[in-house]
Amino acid sequence: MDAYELLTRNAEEVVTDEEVRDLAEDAAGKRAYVGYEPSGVLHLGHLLTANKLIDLQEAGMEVVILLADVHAYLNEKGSFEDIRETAEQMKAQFLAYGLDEELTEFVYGSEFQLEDDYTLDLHHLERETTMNRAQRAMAEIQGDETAKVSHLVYPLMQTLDIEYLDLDLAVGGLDQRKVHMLAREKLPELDYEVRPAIHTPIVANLTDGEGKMSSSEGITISMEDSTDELEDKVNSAYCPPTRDPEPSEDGTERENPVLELFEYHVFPRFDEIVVERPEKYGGDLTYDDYEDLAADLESGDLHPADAKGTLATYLDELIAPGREKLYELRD
RNA sequence: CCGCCCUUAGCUCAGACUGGUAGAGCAGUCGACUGUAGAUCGACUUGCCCCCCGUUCAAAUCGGGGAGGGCGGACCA
Repeated sequence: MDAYELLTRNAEEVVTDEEVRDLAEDAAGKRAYVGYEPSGVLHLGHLLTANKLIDLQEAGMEVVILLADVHAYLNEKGSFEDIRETAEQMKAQFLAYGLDEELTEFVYGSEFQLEDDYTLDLHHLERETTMNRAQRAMAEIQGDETAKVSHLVYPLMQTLDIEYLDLDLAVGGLDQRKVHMLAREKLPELDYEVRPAIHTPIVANLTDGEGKMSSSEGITISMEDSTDELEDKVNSAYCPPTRDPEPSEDGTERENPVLELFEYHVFPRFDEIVVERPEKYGGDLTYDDYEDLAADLESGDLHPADAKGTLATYLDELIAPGREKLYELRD
């Protein structure tokens, strides 16, 4: 797989394709980042962007993971002590998941976001940005109630992070796109360079295939799930035998979350997927390509129940090292 | 600083005028049916009614005080 393909596979959006092609020309040593508000337990949403980071490392890029403690503080996620503790757990889980330690730099936001230059640039950016614009950038992340001033500062800091971390590429879930667009628009106004962005998809809600899987509601698969819990969760997932489910009664678009998990989490990390199946249902199946599996589900050659059992097995394997690390840290 | 509105189940809210310790929808849980889930049936669960004080035999409900949230006005030095 060439660098461009590694950079863009499974990406929902690439901004812009030309810039990313240029980057892929000479990817080795270039720096990409994702920022996370520290959380004690990684869930599949984190791992989806982590998969992309692994792709980038495979292409020779350096990866910066921003442990966004100041952002977490702005978002009222606890004291700096608590935030740091969960951040350290998060870091350990990422490494256990398979990020290359040599090519991964973990940076706390507070290491540079409280410096004079940064602060002054932040104020500059505040002058250049309307409240309306900042609020819209934050809407996806914030979700809930009335905006506070902290919520407006939040995306502005993300914008500056891209400059101050000396990056060549920003990575994030599609929920970050408005922030990244704001950054692309505003960085030049401060005489800084524009960087391309790559956005990963957001996996649909496991229960009903609608909207997106969220850690705040519905079922979330995370690093702390036991094998049994994981099997139960996958088994309860919405999974019609098609890759393109009908919209729900109220007209909401639906996806097949089981297929999405195969596509975005399983196939990128395994060369070969074996569906273990009793003789009575036709015996084992082997796939090395997502499309083949999806086609078999569609045609009925692969029953959803067998797909789910297989999915649970592989997800468990992906999560196991991080889970062990997490349990170890908690003792 | 002033005024108005809101706070009841996980969520959206009804109940308050006419006191008798609570309801609906959605969500959730469990069965049945499907070799998964969903859909569909069937059953079930859930509450410091924001807090404190008072009136009363009895307060989610009435009175007073307070907290949190929302909206508006004024000031324009």
